[in-house]
Amino acid sequence: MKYSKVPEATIRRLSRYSRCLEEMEEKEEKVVSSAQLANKCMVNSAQVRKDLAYFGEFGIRGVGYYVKDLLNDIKRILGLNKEWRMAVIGMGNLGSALLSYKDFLKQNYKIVAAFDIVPPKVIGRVSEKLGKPVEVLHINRIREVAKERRIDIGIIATPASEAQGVANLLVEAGVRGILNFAPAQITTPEGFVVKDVFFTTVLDNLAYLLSNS
Amino acid sequence: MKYSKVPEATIRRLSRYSRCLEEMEEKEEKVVSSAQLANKCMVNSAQVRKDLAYFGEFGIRGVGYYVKDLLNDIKRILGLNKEWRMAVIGMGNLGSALLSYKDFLKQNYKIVAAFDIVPPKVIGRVSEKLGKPVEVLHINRIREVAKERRIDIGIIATPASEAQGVANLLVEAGVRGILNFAPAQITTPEGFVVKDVFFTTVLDNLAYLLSNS
DNA sequence: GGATGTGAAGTCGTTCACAGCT
DNA sequence: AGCTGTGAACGACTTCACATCC
Repeated sequence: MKYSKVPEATIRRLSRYSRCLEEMEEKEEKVVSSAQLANKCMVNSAQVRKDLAYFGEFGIRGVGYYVKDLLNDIKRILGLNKEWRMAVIGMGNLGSALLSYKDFLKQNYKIVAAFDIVPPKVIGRVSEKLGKPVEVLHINRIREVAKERRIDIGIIATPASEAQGVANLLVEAGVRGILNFAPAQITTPEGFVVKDVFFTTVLDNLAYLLSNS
Repeated sequence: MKYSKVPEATIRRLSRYSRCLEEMEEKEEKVVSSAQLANKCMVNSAQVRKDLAYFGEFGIRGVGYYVKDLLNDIKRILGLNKEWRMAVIGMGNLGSALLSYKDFLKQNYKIVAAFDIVPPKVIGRVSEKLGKPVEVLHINRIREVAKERRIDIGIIATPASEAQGVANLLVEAGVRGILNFAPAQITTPEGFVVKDVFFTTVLDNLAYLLSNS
């Protein structure tokens, strides 16, 4: 186990390795070398080994890695051995779509609450394949409900103008993780973590690359 | 004007600067220093100047940058002085939400077509605030329609299993830019550009950071 | 005076190359 | 014999610090 700080890029790659390993596990492949995994994930094989070396030794020299074990180890490293309970705030098109986003279920991500500023009412959205509809609650109940339902992560899907306000409510409610879809810079106190998903930033990147090639 | 290759991070930051400058322009602020802009965007002021230096000289020593001019220059650099015509493929919850995603309109991004594998039918979705509904077409018409409507960018919002197939169709249709929301590794020939938007990778990142703090 | 633009220094991440196990 | 784990070399990006110019 190493104690230098881990590059963010390493964490992103671990996430990718985990997806590849899941595919391999489905195909009942038992063992994989860093070169094979690297090839599948389009990275350098030394990179795979270095990424893993931040967290320990997982391979067998001369052999490679056991697919199943490595997958488990990576999931444990990422913290995916626990269920992550999430709330979506903002029931526009995007927020509603996220409620029924199926890929969340495959990992241990679960949406357990939904909020908006419209007066509380039930919208017949379903957050689990055959599960119960998630009732949309008024935003001023975040604090109460966050405790009650043990929410770990708040997903902000409001207009940009409301994002910081919602973030403040989440902070106040003790929700330490925020996934922000609103195109706005959000700030939080020390100890809270915000990750942004900005479609238009990625599009801008595409536009730049297409314009210069 | 410099000719070294520009870091991708620089492009991402230019996108952020542009958003900040837009806010400043709305507030009728005329001039901004690299320190002020850096502060607002949470980066180092030398970083701002270095990022801009890749593309030329835009400031006035002792003064700063004219907000309006700098915004225009950055938009030109990013290729946002043209309209980008996009198609969404996959009309699940996410694809449908993207059709009416309002932040696309503020920039020069416009969705001009929508595809799915269901038999062609009109779904009453609206892609512009007061605009015409976008008719959902059968996926096998991509090639024909891509030419007709001069599509620059294809947005993949299908299940992971279909992503590569759709990408192949887009490549065949000559659509050089792909924004991929499906959690799957996509490959394309030289000359095409793929950018991924993986929610769960970002969530994994959050999970890691929350687990280790 | 004051902020830009930029060489140089510093920091961080990636890749190489090989010693060390199995 | 083969593949991992890792120190060292390399390369890339960021920050510093100051000469330059308005």
